[in-house]
Amino acid sequence: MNINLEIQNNVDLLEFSDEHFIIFTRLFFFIMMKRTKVKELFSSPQLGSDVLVKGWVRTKRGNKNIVFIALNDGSTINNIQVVADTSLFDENLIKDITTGASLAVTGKLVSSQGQGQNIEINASAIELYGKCDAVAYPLQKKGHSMEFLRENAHLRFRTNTFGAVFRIRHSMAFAIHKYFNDKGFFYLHTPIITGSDAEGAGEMFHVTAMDMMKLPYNDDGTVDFSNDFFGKQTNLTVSGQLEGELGALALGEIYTFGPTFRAENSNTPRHLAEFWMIEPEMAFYDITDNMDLAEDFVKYLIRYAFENCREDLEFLNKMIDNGLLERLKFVLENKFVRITYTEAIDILTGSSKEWEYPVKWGNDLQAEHERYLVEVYFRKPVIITDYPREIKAFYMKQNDDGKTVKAMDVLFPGIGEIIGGSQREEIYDKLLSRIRELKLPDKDLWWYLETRKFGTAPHSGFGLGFERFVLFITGMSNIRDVIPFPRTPKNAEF
RNA sequence: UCCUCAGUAGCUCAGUUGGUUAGAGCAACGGACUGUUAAUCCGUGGGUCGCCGGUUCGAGUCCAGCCUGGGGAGCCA
Repeated sequence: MNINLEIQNNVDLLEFSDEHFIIFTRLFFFIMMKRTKVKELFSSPQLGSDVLVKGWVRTKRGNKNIVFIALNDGSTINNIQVVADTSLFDENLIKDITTGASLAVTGKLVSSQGQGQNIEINASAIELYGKCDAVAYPLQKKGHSMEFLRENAHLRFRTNTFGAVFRIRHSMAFAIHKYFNDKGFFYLHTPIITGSDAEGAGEMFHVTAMDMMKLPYNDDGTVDFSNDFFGKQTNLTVSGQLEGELGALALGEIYTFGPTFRAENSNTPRHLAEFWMIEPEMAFYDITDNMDLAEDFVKYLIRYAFENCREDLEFLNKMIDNGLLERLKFVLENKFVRITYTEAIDILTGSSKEWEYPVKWGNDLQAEHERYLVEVYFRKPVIITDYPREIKAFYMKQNDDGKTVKAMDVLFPGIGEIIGGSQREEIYDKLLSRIRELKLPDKDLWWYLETRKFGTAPHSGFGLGFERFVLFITGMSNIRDVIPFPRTPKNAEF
């Protein structure tokens, strides 16, 4: 208030013209005002007050006398409409306000005269931060294909769809930490560079500091890693599970949430070479506790999205996938079906459907089988347990029947396997014999085996592919569109 | 990696049994319009037909190879 009076006095003293006063006032606003985020404008609008907003132009419409600018600052999917009386602004400034340009706008927040929005800003000052050449700028004020936007991944954040997707992605990451923290789990950082190649979860990327043009070789023709950075062959992790188990068998309940790398030549809308995975691991949990946790966890995340990402979800439901909200609600409200692998085989052999891959006890379930169970037979998420030991990993707890293991796969409509987990084999002799049976290098797994030697305990865990979950929660159909910069075979752009 | 479809203007696509100067909508640009909602109306410019060979008098169109992308499958999260 004092400042205002002083300024008024100065103006009187210097006999500023009206024009000077207007310029001065504009400068004053830019210097003194605090920026308001668009999200806040909509959530608690102070009608009649002067506000300062900053953002990027989505569209500009209008005529000689008045222009309407839809401004978005990323805080929400909603744009704030800026109304500018052209007589108040330089003609070149108005001309430079094009789709993609970055602006700071001050003006009065008022209720809108037009249809389509409740509030708008009557601009009194506009500062252009960054022009955007309309000819060169790839994004237009029209729909673009996902393929085109993927090639422009550096700019696609500026679209409604990708804004919504990445806001939701953030919320889900945050909710995951919140869920586990509230339950007393500890976030454990398992290594990204690993010296163990026994994880058996797929092809690995090698990590080396050696000069690839001058590799040292052993007499037998293999590469000599003894002088490499770690003194041995190292890779990027394909899973944090084994290390996670070590943490769980002391801290009780832990989870990992980190990047995971698979050098598989997988070219599908569900695979990435670099993705993020959540792997909880719990001491004293049996397979049933494990299933209960997985179901509760997923439902918590859906509920969190409904409560915190409503507008983005509604946008995606309208523009990307009309069945999204209904499907999320359906998964939230229905108990997941729990059947054993053997029961699943009985259902599949009992159906009259013709299978491309034969259904036979002992064979792994194919995509067509899983889809039938989830999308046709039960029409809800299905958890399948007790798979034949031959088709599952060495660390899974062996059942007394000698044929099956306490594995669990959670199958979702449209996505397929979203969670894979198991109760872990905690009996030293059984684990070791299985490792030897599969001819895995038990020498490299000495640390894993020691947890079974010293105070072993029943425990369980599972892995959730973060991007697969984001796929499910956003209704997007290609996994490359739910991670900012996808890494896939033949693509590491940006 | 396998099967399959596609690649033509900035974007989305059309382009006939191989034929003369390759089209449309949108976008952009110029103009009109006193409150627009992917504004509207009139006009203008814009092309290495993915790349490299081959067949042919003649190839966007046919053939071979390669590259890139979509969908499906496998592997998996």
